[in-house]
Parts: sequence; structure tokens; C-alpha cells
Amino acid sequence: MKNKKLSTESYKGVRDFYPEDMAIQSYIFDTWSDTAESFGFQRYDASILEPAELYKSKGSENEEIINEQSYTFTDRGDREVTLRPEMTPTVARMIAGRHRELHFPIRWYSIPNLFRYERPQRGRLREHWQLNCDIFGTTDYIADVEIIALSYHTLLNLGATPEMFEIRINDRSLMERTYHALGIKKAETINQITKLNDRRRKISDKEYRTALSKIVNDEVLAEEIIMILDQTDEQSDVVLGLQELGITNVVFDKSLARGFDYYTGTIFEFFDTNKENPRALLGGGRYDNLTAMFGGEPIVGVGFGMGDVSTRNFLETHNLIPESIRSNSTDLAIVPTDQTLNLEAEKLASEFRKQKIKTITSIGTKKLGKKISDLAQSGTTFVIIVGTDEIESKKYTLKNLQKNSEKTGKLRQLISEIKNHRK
RNA sequence: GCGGCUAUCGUAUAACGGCUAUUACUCCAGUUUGUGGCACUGGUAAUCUGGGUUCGAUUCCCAGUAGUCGCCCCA
Repeated sequence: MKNKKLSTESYKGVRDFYPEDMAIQSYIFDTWSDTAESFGFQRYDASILEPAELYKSKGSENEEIINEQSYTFTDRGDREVTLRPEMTPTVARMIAGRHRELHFPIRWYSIPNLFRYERPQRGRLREHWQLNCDIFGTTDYIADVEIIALSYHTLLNLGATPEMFEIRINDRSLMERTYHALGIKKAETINQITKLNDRRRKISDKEYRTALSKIVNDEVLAEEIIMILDQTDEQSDVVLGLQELGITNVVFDKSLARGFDYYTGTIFEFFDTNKENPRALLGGGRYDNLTAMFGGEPIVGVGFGMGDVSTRNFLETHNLIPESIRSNSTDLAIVPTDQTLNLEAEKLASEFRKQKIKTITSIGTKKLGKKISDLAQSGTTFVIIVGTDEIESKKYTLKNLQKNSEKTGKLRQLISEIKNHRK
């Protein structure tokens, strides 16, 4: 055996969730699922392991992504396995598997952990969690409105106000018609323009114009495209629908691209309006045949995804993490005066636990004063000291560490005292 | 895959190339043997790894490793 010490660091690009981190994570997840369920969405999940073909069949463009940016390995049975990098193929597989028995439209959500093998940087890790919400089986634009409204309320329920973010909307089919009308017909060229538009806010105006002229091979045409892209007064049913619902921090942005190739209609992103952190908070859109690779009838849908890393980042920069989630939820601690009474403390604790009172025992070797000091610091509300006197008399003193008050009585009286306090 | 920046006790930090490597918080023990937060006293604990320059390196140079930020990519 080598004597080299193991590192206490977590694996590259993944996070440990110590209790204080887990409190934040749980708060985010709970808010996500409460909001999705308030819209009638049902939760689903699947394994993190998927056959590698699921991602390969999406098209040759994705090959690089699968080969170089995913965790893919061969199992002991010579199967190629991938740690899911996104949820959409999985949910498409599940929907396609049961499409004859599901009553459309259906609303599903999930909070999967997703993996990608790449160099970690700000806001991008190797494992992250993502809220995924989709409505399948309707082409009605109201579904698009509802999905965006759900995204919007998810942020509001996390404490955001509409001024903190901006909703940018575009439509892939509209853009396609626009380019066709300008005489740009080649899908490859349109794709290049879309990719360039995605980078428009990252590069200078001059760089953008030069690159665009190069793609369309025509400076006049490039200027014409830019003029059309910059028109923000597009009358969109989705935008108008959102306004009817009171959601007004919306702009129609023809430069909006989104990386995913499978979007076919409405696409949208929510941007943090904080100038120090101009990032996309979430994004989504409409797709018209996600289940094509499984055969059968096409299934349409609209959905969005929202990551835990960018969400937490957003909450931190806007100072939106509630103080209350950090507090210790333990109600009571039983503190034996001596180590030999530890088992007695455990027995007494079990009586309180039967009454759904969250009870810990303080069974360390520290001195009594130190134990109480530690409990007070950790935020425990009540303590009961048990020594031989208490065990014999079956009368205990309940001490409230927050109010510094005491009450002596039998088990039943103290249970109701604690329960009253919680109300 | 490419580039910038960084690396000292658990955390955060200090140290013209030269004493036993500083300070704060945390942790442990005590002042206080069955009753908390304060105060005081004491204690544990660190120069990422490997080379080089030098009488001497935490400090300068090179490589590696790790972290971080950006590029590429972004499902």
C-alpha cells in the first residue's frame, strides 16, 4: 500500500452539498416543483444511464458533442452507456414508448442531474441539475404562452421581480420565412446566420457586420438583414398573450438563436438584467417532432429548461436567498449529564419522536455547559437535561434556549408545551 | 483542445531572498466537577509537487499538478 493521502476535494467539476448548500438546493427544488405542480404538471424521472445510441441518432452534428463532451463508456456487457447530458431525448423516449396510451396534451416536469465532460468554468460544471417542463401534444400557441408563464412564475416564486430579468422571444419558422423572402434559401446559410446571431452580443458590431457579409456574400443584403433583425415591433401572438396575462417584461428579439437544432417554432430565453451578470437564466422553445427517431406519429411539444447553477447565481447576485432556510429545524435536544446515561437519553428521545417532535440526543464527551453552548449556537429550540434524579422522578425540566425560560413537568405536559410553541 | 491569472494552518490572510513563518475566525482544553452565547488563558495545525539559480528560496526561474476566468463548444 502506498501511503499517499486521499484528497478531500470532490471530483472535478462536481459539487459537494454540505448542509448549508443543501438547504439552498432544496429551497430551489421545492420552489421549482411547487410552481410546476401549481400549473398541473406531473413529475417524472429516469436513470442517469442511457444507451449511447439515444444521443447519437440525433444527427451527425451531435457526434462531436457525444464523443468529446459526454461521459460515455463501455459496460461489462459491451454496451455503450452515456451519462445523460440532457433530459429531452429521455423524455422523448418515454413519451414515444407510451404514446398510444397517453391522453394528450400532457404536462410533465422533472429535475434531473445532467452530465457533460468539459472544462468547468463559471456557471458551467460537469454535473448540474435542471428543471425541465414540457407540454406535449398540442400545437396551440397558448401552450407556448403557458410554458413561458410557468418559467416567469418560477422566477417570481423564487423572489424575483420582473425588473430583474427580460424575456426575449423569437420564432424559428418566422425567421426562416424572412430569410426565404430575402432570397436566402439554403438551409446551411440560414444555419450559419443563426449561429452568428447567437454570438451577436458577444462580438463587436463591426465584427458582426463583416461576418454576416461574408456568409451572404453581399454587403447590401447583409445591411438589409440587420435592419430586419433590429425591428422589435413584431406583432407576435405569444407576446400579446403574455401581455394579457400581465407579463410585460417581454421583447421580440429576432437575433435570438438558441443552440438546439430541434426547435422549430417559438424560442425564448430569460436574461438577467443585472449588468454585472448578463447571462441567460433559462431557455426553451417549440419543437415539432422530437420522437421521430422512434418512429410512429410525430409528437409536438413546447418546453423549457432552467439550471440550478445559474438559478443559484441569480439568487445570490440579487440577494434573494431567504435567511429562514438556513435555520436548524431541530426542536429538542436530550442532554445526559453523564455518558453512562446516553442510552436513557436515547429512550427518552424516542418518546418525543413518536410525537413527531424532531429530537436529537447530545451524546458527546463534552462537559454539560459546552454541550448546551453548542446546541444554542446550532439553533436548537429546547433542551432537556437528564440525570439520575430526572430518570427516577420521571419529571424533566424543559429549557427554551431562545427565550431562556424553563418549565418542569411530566413527559405529556412537556410534549404539549413543545407542540404549542410550534404553532 | 487553446490562452490569462492564482496556489501559505480547516477557512481567510501576513511575511525587502535571511530569527522558531504573522494575524483573525473555527476547532480542542482550561478558568467554571449538573446548565449556553461573553470574557480570559493555553493548545493543535500550513509554504501544492519536482527540478533550477543562490551561502541561503514562502519569495526568483522552469516543468508538472490543481483551482479559477476567458476562448472553442454548448445538448
